[in-house]
Amino acid sequence: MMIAVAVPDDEEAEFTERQREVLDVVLALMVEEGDGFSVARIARAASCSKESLYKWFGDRDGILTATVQWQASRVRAGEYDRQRLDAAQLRKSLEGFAANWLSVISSKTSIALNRVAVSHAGNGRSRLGQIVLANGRFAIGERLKPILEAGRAAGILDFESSEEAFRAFFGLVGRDVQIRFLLGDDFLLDEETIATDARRAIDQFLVLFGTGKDGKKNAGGTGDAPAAGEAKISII
Amino acid sequence: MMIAVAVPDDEEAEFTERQREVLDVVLALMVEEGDGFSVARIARAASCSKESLYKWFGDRDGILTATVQWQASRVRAGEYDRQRLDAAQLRKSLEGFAANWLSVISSKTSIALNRVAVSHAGNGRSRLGQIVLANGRFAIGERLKPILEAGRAAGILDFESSEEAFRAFFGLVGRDVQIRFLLGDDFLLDEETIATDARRAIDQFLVLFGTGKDGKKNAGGTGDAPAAGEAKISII
DNA sequence: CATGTACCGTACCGTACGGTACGGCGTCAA
DNA sequence: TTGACGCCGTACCGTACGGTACGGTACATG
Repeated sequence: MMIAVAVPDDEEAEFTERQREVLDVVLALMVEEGDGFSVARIARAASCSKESLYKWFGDRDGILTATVQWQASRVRAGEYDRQRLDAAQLRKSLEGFAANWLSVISSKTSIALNRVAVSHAGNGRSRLGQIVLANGRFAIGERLKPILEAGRAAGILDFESSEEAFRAFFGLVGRDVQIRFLLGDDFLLDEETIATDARRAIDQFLVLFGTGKDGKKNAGGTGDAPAAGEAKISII
Repeated sequence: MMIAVAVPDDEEAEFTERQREVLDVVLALMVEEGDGFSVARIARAASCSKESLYKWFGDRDGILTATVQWQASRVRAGEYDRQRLDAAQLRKSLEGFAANWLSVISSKTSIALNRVAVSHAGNGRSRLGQIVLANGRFAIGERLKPILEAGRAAGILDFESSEEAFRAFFGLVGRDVQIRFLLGDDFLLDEETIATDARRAIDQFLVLFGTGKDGKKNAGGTGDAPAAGEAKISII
């Protein structure tokens, strides 16, 4: 299957207002009950008829797929603004990116969507796995790489392949967080823990990929909390 | 739920020979078809009666739980032999550990079990998530930490918390591999890629946590392939 | 041989679910 | 006013599945 490059998965089915309302209800159901609800349950919760659901989305998998696409398309705003690069700014961007991503993957919404997508990836039904992959893992890769490359161009970072640098970033930031949440280990990961985890991850990342030519290398204690106004990366 | 410490999940239900045969068939079904097979399908595939299945395992969830436990108990052998510590030996152990774990999480069996466990963790049914967590993530943690601590005691490694050091190891080795496989991205990860990935991960790990007092720090090109005879870590 | 045990194969039951059909209601345009 | 349209609510249908029951067989034990 091997997802190639594409991020947006350009099939952008537009939904009507009513349909979006319904999809939000489905999303809430997925968060609360996983994948185990019936179409009748959706209709009841959303106060709509099963007939409408089938007319709009085809079948049950179509409902779930539309829900995931709707959620994925939701936060496609917030482009990263390419500011003038100095090491402190880069560090701040990376920390904001890391903290944001950590808060996303620990959110109930992301966990629920990933769970459904993973279970659907098992048996062949539906493309949910690919959709989540494209809008999660690969989307944030495509968003982070330009930042990394800008850092390299400015002489602050050093790496051969931005893909490999990104994967190291992914590992250092995410560690065991996502798999633990997916498997139901609901350990505490509050705002503060996320901030310190993000800082530690970026410290480590800069040790591995920083040139040390600009900015306090491996200092780590001074900066304030990761920028709150950073671009939302991905909701999945 | 926050799994505390325990690894073996000591409820070790012993299974008869016939039951183990059946559980292997269930495992094969899970690998091939995910979670979407009926109990009748198991009975047909295993040439046993549904009545026996229900007598042995209670209900369908009991069958799946027994399957996961059986697989988990399978490779609990292979203890790490505490050899005399020098840096080259430690590096070799870590590389072997990493390569072994990568080959496990990219195996069809592990992917299938984790998928089922993740989907069951969504709705509350069954303890599959916790079982997989205990025998996967936490089991390898408990196996690796003594090695890391031995390395620290020998002055080769430096870290405050072995838990944190292990989580960094986990991230550097696993990166995006597990989530990509779980979501159905069947990219190539052959023996050779695993070996080089393991070496790169350990190089990075040693940059972050090595003291550099012993052994070629950050050299990376010389060692041969990771020891093949290393202990099997975990099958999940 | 008689009895018990463990199991297989199959038939059976109740239910829950995916998907369809239909009647009714509000809205809007001619 | 009339008709078309979109939608809700509900009733309906077929099926597939979880779980149980039962008859039949092999085997072991006395």
